Amino acid sequence: MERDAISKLLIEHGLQVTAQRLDIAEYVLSRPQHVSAEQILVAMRERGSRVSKATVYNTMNLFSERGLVRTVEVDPERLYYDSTCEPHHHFFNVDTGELTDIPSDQVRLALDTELPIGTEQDGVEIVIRIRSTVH
Amino acid sequence: MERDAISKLLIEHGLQVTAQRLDIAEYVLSRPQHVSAEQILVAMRERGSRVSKATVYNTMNLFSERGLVRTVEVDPERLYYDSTCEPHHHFFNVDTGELTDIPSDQVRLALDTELPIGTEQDGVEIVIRIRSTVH
DNA sequence: GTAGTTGCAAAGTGTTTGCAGGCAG
DNA sequence: CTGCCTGCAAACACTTTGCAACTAC
Repeated sequence: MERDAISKLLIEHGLQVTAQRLDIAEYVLSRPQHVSAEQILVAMRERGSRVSKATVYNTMNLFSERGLVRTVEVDPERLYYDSTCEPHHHFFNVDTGELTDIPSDQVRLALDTELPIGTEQDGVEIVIRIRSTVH
Repeated sequence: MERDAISKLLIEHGLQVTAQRLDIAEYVLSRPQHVSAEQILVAMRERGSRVSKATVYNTMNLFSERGLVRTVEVDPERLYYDSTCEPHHHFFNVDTGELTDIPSDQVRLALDTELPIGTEQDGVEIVIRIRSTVH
């Protein structure tokens, strides 16, 4: 995705365009992936963008509030940001910490029970824990 | 559950019996529930057991390693310990942080894809996010 | 010019660890 | 008596926040 397209995307989501946001968005949204704040920070340094840790967190919080990314909570150590916003699910490799997408059309889920009284559904998250087979 | 039964349970799981472990187990395993370390600590104080925070964490880590409880990761703020070990799923109320069990026989899940190569399944966790309907 | 953004360091949480003293077997 | 357990405080890792300088518009 080119920088112009990203600028447009940011504006469409009600965000002001800044160098840091462009850099972070360009990296995070470049492909379907799951990244932690630390990974973003390292990537920014590698490409020579000077971005602080606080800005990474603030920016990613904004991005997820505005629906540019999702957050995934599987690893108690850290929060992952998922560049795919469409509903989908995950394989989580407990050995490597690696997350893999499962498109939602490859999953069929039937629930034989009602939601708790006074609540409405907000989303479904299926995590299939896997581990690497030993050789 | 009586203290004797709990002692037996601890021993069966290869754990030494101590006053703290009995107290914590008695509280946590008393009914199906989802508790945080902080909640356990508060409960211990209320019942007059003197248990330190470190012991709560160490004990719950042991309990989950030995299969007496499970851990649930939905809330990025804290880890929940689930006294139900049988496979099951959860409603998670994003407004209140409340977790509710969904027995696994009330859920049917079909997956139209293979596990990633070189991996084997380790467990499935379905979290249905709900929020309280506004009145 | 004004409001919103950034960087830094400090503060905040939840959790883990090191170590001296204490308890179980 | 020996090894495991406990409590305390310090250490840790991730994330948030306060504030002054800066940038977008």
